[in-house]
Amino acid sequence: MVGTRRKIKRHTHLYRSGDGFEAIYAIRAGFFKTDVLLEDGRDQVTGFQMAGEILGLDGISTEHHSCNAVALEDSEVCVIPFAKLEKLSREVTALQHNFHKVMSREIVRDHGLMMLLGTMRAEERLAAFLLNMSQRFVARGYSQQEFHLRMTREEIGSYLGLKLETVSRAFSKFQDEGYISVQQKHIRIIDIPGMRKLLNHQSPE
Amino acid sequence: MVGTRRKIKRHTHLYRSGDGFEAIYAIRAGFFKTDVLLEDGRDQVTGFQMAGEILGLDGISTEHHSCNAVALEDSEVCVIPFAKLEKLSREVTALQHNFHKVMSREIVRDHGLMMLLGTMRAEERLAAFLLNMSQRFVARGYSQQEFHLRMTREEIGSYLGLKLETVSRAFSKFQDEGYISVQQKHIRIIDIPGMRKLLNHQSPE
DNA sequence: CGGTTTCTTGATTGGGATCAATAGGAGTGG
DNA sequence: CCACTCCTATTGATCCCAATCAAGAAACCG
Repeated sequence: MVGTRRKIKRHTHLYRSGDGFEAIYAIRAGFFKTDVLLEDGRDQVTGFQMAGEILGLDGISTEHHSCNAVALEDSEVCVIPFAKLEKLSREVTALQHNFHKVMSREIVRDHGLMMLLGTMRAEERLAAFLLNMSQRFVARGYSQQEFHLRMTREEIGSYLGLKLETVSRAFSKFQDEGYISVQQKHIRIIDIPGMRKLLNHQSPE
Repeated sequence: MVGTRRKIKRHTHLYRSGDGFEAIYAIRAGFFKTDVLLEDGRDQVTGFQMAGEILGLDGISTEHHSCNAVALEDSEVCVIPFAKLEKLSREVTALQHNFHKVMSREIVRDHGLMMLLGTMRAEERLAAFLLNMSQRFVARGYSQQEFHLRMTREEIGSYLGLKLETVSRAFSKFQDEGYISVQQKHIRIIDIPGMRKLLNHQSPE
């Protein structure tokens, strides 16, 4: 099920909003963000994707992509022509089922993010973000406590519905309180259980 | 492609978070909301669904539903066993393609909501919500300007990441400014182009 | 290096949350 | 049909968290 490979340099687009849709992409190596743009110039990062994850599912519905996918570091993807995927998944039940799960997982993930954006305060959002990154890194065989963020404070803020200053302050506060140690984009989570507690903290009502 | 029918009374669940997943549901008549619940009691409405729309896609990924679906009025759904859908869509290309589009549309919709939750202020959110409802009603042959909301202010607020008081105030303000007329859940949009402008209004930066 | 982007930190502001009180409907039972 | 209750909605007053404005510092990069 491997299509052709394609290398994407840092800060270049894999696809842009409006581009015709022909394929989805499996990330082989690297790191991406997806974002949507409003007419008035406001934009929002809708996700960060790393090796093993799928990009481009947004394009199926209208045959055109509805967001931009940008590499945050030099990356490589596997191009999976969608027509071919549909054909194969008619023949291979397991592939079909797996593809449906991938799409569904994306929907569930988005619901989680909506929850975050709709109900959490700034520090909870950052804690949830860091724990999520940690979890995804560990699933790829990297350290659970220590990792390098590929995105800027502004991109994190856009993703979490916060301004970059707020993100920066929350980082500093977590460091002061001994939850993490921050050095620019290098993060070390010192107290994972403590961070988890930040999330469940009973909010008013 | 019609499965069995099922009637759902107002304020009862079609499915609950954690329920095993076997089928998706096409709404034949009525109105639903879906919501997710956090351990600490906070919850968020993730969507409102009306006739012709699909419920249950969240369950595919883990074989368990990850949100609750509740009828906001007496409703009727068509139960589509998922195994049967997958089997049929292996045989009927058009069905397969259509199903993929439905899932993708859900992803794109969620991105739009993330945008709303992440970047818009209270009145923009409500304007976007009303225009979206209007658009969906008109697509079903109802009036574009006049409709009955099935959900409470609190449910609207939860969906939009606002408190019910804020929703109520925004309704009042829109009425004062002549954009809409509100009488409880009965809404009449007087100035649709004006409402649209509220969305594109240049925000700072 | 020099220039630019990114990050941090402080001071102030403002939008929506919270607290609170009242009013309006809808549903229920007498 | 009306009285009662409960749920829902409106409106006002105050508060607080994050946005905004502003100034440096640090890191990255050609």
